[in-house]
Amino acid sequence: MKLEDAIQSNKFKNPQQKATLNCLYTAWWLKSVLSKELKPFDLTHEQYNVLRILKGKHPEQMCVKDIAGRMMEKSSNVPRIVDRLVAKKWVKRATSAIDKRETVITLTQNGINVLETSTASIEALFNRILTLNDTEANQLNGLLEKLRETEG
Amino acid sequence: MKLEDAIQSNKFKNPQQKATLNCLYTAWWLKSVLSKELKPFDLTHEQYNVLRILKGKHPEQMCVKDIAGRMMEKSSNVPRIVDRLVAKKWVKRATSAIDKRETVITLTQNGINVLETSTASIEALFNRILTLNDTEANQLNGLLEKLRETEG
DNA sequence: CAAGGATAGGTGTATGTACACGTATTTAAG
DNA sequence: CTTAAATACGTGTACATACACCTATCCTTG
Repeated sequence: MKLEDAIQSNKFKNPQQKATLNCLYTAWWLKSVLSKELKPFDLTHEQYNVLRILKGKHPEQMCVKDIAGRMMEKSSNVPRIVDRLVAKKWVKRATSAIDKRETVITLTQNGINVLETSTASIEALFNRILTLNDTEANQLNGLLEKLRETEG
Repeated sequence: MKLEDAIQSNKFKNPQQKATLNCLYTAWWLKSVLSKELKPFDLTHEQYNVLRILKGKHPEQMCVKDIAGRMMEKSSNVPRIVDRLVAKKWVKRATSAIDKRETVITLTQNGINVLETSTASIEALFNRILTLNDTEANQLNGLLEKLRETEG
C-alpha cells in the first residue's frame, strides 16, 4: 500500500518529510507483521528480541545491561521483559558472583526450543514478503544510515 | 551511528534482514528525536499527530474513526488520546447530530496555538538534522514502498 | 580503610499499543 | 415495522515505552 493510502493524506511538505513518515509507517508495518507471526508462540516482538540476543552469546550468560545495549529500542525496560520470560521458564535469573549488582540471565532449553521454532517461522515469513533484491536492500541501508547521520 | 554500533551486532543474515532492522531502528530514532522536541510543549508524539490530523480539516470537525484512519499506527487507541487532549483543553468532544454514534472532535484556539508553536519547532529540527537531498529522499520513499509491496 | 561518586538493576507512574468486548445507534432485510 | 447485522465508540487488560527515582554494590581517592 502506498503511504498516501495508508494515512489518507498526500499533503507532504517535501520528499524528506514524506520519507520520515514512510519510515515510521514501514516500521509499524514490519512490527505488526512480526507480532502476528510470533503470537502463536506466546511471544511478543520484544520478548523475541531478548531471546535472540541471549542466543547470540549462548551458552554464556548475559547481564541486563548487556542485553539492553543490544536492543533496538534503547529505552526498553529489560528487567520487566525478563520477568515475563522467567515466568514462562524460558530464561533463568541469578545474581552474578563476580559483581553482585549484576543480574545474569541464561536461556533454558525450553527457551532455546521456542526460539528455534519461532525463528524458523519468522524466516519463512520474511522470505515470502521481502522482495527487495540485494542491491536494493544495500541501497536502503545506505539511505537509512545517511538519514541518521546527524545523530548525537 | 551505524546500525552495527547501535545494536552492537554485525551478524546479519543478508542485506534484507539488515534493512528491516535498520528500518525499525531508524523509526525508533526518529520517534525519540521527535518526542524530545515535543516534550516542552507537554505533547506526546501521538497527541501531536492527532492535533495535526484535526488541523488538516479545520475548521471542520472530525469523528474518531476519520482520525484513526489517518494515524500511522493503525491500532492507536484514538478515544484515549483524545481524552488527554480534552483534559488539556486543546480539543472539544461532542456527539454528532447527524449520527449519534459518532463523536466529533474540534480543535480549540488553544489547540491551534500549541500546534503552531510546536510545529515550528519540529520543522526547524528537521531542517537541522535531515540531510538527504530530494533525489535521495525520493529514492528512499521508493525503496520503502517496494519493501511493503506484499502487504495485505 | 572510609567517603563520595559511579554503576546495575529494580520499581512507580503516565502514556501508548494490541486486542477483546460491551453498548448505543444506524442500516438493511424480511 | 421489526429484527438482525453492521457500525462507532468507549472500556478493560496485558504488555511495552519513557523517564524519574531508589537501593545495593563497586570503585576511586584521600
